[in-house]
Amino acid sequence: MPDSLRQFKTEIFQALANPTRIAILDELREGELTVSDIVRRLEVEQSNLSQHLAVMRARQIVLARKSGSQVFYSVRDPLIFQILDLMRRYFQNQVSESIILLEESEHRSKIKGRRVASRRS
Amino acid sequence: MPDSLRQFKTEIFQALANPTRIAILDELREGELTVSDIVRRLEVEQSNLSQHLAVMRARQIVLARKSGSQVFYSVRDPLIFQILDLMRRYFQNQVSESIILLEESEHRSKIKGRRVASRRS
DNA sequence: TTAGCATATTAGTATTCGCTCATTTCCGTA
DNA sequence: TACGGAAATGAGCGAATACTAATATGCTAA
Repeated sequence: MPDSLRQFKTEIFQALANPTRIAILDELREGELTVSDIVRRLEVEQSNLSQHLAVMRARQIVLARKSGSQVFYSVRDPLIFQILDLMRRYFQNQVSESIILLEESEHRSKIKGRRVASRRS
Repeated sequence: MPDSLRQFKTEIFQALANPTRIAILDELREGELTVSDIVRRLEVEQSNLSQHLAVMRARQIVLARKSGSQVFYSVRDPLIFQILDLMRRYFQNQVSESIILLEESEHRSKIKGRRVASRRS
């Protein structure tokens, strides 16, 4: 595994490691939007949004198309959405595993409870 | 898309956004390893490695199993590797797209070169 | 019980990040 | 040309990160 690949992965993960940026990408799932569209939808400060977009532009995650005084943004490669979706699956796995662990420990404490009860009688 | 999911994604991406941590996960693809195994393979400072492992332990990306005076680490959910692999595909996409763009621009500059040449003649 | 590995934790520091506020640049139009 | 809206950029600041060096904890074996 070459070092350049790890460096690349690091930079993309880093660009994705922010809730606002993830929200931006989610908004762009259906297609391109202008900056002010996104401002309206996310209720975030314009300059803040612009900085987040700059981060993703720098990593080429997002493309900017200028039209008049507006700029339309879109994601360059929909594979990004697959990554986000995989992360959702990962989340679901963790949640269901946690539930299983929880149920198991509840089960054990019920058994323990019965043991204590019978000991008392 | 609930906020908690975005928060979760952010935290995992953040944990993955470091070349040493990606290297650690790559080492763990074949199965569990002790801390000193990883130190040897990655040639990284032991305390530094321990901190990286702590980061991934905190996010439950990695599990620690204690055996005597050693600690074996393993990845909790192999879905992590799928995410890493998707990122590799993403990298390859970008690279090949860049090559295409490069070839196109070379093509154009050859045409331009011919135009200039013909203009000069 | 002590010596010596294996691992974790802490302190200190330089760097990066994310935000707000202010300003700038660029474009369309009166 | 001047004005107003859209977007980008820059300064400043507190919080988080990554690293090194030093120290602590915990286990094993003499």
